[in-house]
Amino acid sequence: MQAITQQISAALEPYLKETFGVTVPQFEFQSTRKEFEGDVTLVVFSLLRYIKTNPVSLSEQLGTYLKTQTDWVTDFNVVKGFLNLNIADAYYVQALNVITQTPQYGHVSPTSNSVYLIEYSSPNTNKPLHLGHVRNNLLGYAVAQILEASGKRVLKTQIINDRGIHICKSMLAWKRFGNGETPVSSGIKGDKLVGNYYVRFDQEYKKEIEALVSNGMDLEEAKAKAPLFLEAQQMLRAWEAGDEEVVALWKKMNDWVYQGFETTYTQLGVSFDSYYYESKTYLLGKELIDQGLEQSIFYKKDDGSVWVDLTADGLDEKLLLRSDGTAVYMTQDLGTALQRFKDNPTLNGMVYTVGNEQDYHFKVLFLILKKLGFAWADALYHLSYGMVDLPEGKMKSREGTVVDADDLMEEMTATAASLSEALGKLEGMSEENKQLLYKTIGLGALKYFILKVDPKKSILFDPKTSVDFAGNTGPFIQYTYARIQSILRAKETTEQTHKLTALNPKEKEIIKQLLLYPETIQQAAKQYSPALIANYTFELVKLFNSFYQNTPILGGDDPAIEAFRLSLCEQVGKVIQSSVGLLGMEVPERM
RNA sequence: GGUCGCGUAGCUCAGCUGGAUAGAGCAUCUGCCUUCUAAGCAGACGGUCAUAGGUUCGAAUCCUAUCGCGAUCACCA
Repeated sequence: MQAITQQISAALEPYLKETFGVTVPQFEFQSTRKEFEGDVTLVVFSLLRYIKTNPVSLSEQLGTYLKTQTDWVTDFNVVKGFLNLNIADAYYVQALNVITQTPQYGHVSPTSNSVYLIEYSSPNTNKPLHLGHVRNNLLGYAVAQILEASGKRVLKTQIINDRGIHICKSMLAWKRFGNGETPVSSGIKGDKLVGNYYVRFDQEYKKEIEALVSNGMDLEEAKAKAPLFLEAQQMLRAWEAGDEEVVALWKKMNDWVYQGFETTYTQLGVSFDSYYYESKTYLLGKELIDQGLEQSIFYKKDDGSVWVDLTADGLDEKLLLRSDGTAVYMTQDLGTALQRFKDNPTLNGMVYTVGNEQDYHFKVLFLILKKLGFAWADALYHLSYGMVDLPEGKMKSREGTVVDADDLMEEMTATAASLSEALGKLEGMSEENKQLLYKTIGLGALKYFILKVDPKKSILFDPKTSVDFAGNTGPFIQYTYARIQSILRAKETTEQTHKLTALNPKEKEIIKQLLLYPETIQQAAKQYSPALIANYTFELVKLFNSFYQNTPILGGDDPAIEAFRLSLCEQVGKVIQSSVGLLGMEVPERM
């Protein structure tokens, strides 16, 4: 069954050709605004480019043609250059029949072998995950789901910043002050434990600086000459040189962190198909630097540091290798990109889910890869998203305002629990299932809260007012789903095909919204925007709730109508489950 | 200062490649639980779409300038 707009286009094309001798490449449609009568509106203004005539009379003419020549246009009215068309109710009944019989409605199965790689999360191994990572993870995971639903093959991956001076800092602090403390001995989650030592380093380092400054040393000099800092640098060099003891400690502490992260990822409901580590790709990056030097794309300064000059492209000069030969951020990112294309020969595109503070970095990265002559450089995309800010501004670890990911999820679950208990609708549910439900609701609220806003915009998160559970929220959607399931438990749908010829306005609105689902997925994929899915779902749920509250579904006089409404409920439930699933949310049978 | 992004209701946000009288949620105020779950429904109130120009049948949307906010311009990642 074709979309109604396609059917109208198909009917108008030959008519315009015959009558005016023109071929119109594209008709412009919109759904009729609710203050006017009609279902679909053809914007006739846009045809004036091809047909020089009066828009009103042209609209009349087209409307008359459609009404007399087709079964499904039952009436029309013209307002200025807008042709409002009434579509037969039977069309929508038939549309619902088709949806009912379509498995995985809205989803497209992949048609080629091309693969999209989506990178997200990309944590440092010296700190636990926080609210910023939560947005990153939810976005990356949702975009992966959406691309997959739109017909692409998708692999989820991450890059782990497992090397560098910052790691050495926590290692050093642990060695110095840790007394052999481990996650097991302390009962502290691995990433938290290592994070504690990173903080400890900072505290001790500061003490040293203060001591030096009070002895008359200049602040900048003190920063560079504090013994702890020198020792951390020494440790980095030892690491790059492969010092056994340093490497062993590095492995041990990183493993603690990975286990901690894994717990958080599981709670969040995100997953990965592969992992990349900077410690394994930075050498390949160095090779690329050599290659670029040979080709004179890069140049070496007297001190031995390697640079690329991008001023001709409106950017700056960029450092690619330090004077002591060690790698920087860009070095390893170059290597990582190449490694991924080596590992996945059919890779068709790569998406980097990274905050907008790194817009410049990715511009430079993509440009360098292009200069190095990699054809795939054009297939790279930086999915740039806004920061999550607190009312007082940025999260700052020093001021203790960082919102920890684990704590946040726990709080959301606790809020869901207390709200649920206050409402008292869970009689007879086992304690275990209640806990699962609270988690579903709490995380649903959090995920929807974050994903409903356009990725490129920054999000304001107020820990005091926190996340709502009413209105345009995850729980609102979940609640609607639970209501639908409750009806379906009372009476199962039996009929697959319905032959009604008259619908009430709400039923029609709902079917129209259901019909938009496939193109919404395509749009969301094209724009890498889970927010479009969230908005779509909210719209659907609002329409359904209005219908639910104003129309009896069960127990009417006419069994054909009851059967139809049950089908409608079932399909709305399925689309809710599917769309919200693209956002990584689950949906409860009752709540 | 250069570059990039953002400015829509008291607050948080929608508004697709330009289309009709700019929409939701929250908050405030009215109604609605003897009928399928009130985390809901029905309604009211609330706007100089930052400002000024321009493009055209038509601009919140495109262009230019200005103002405001943010990010970035490290031998950090």
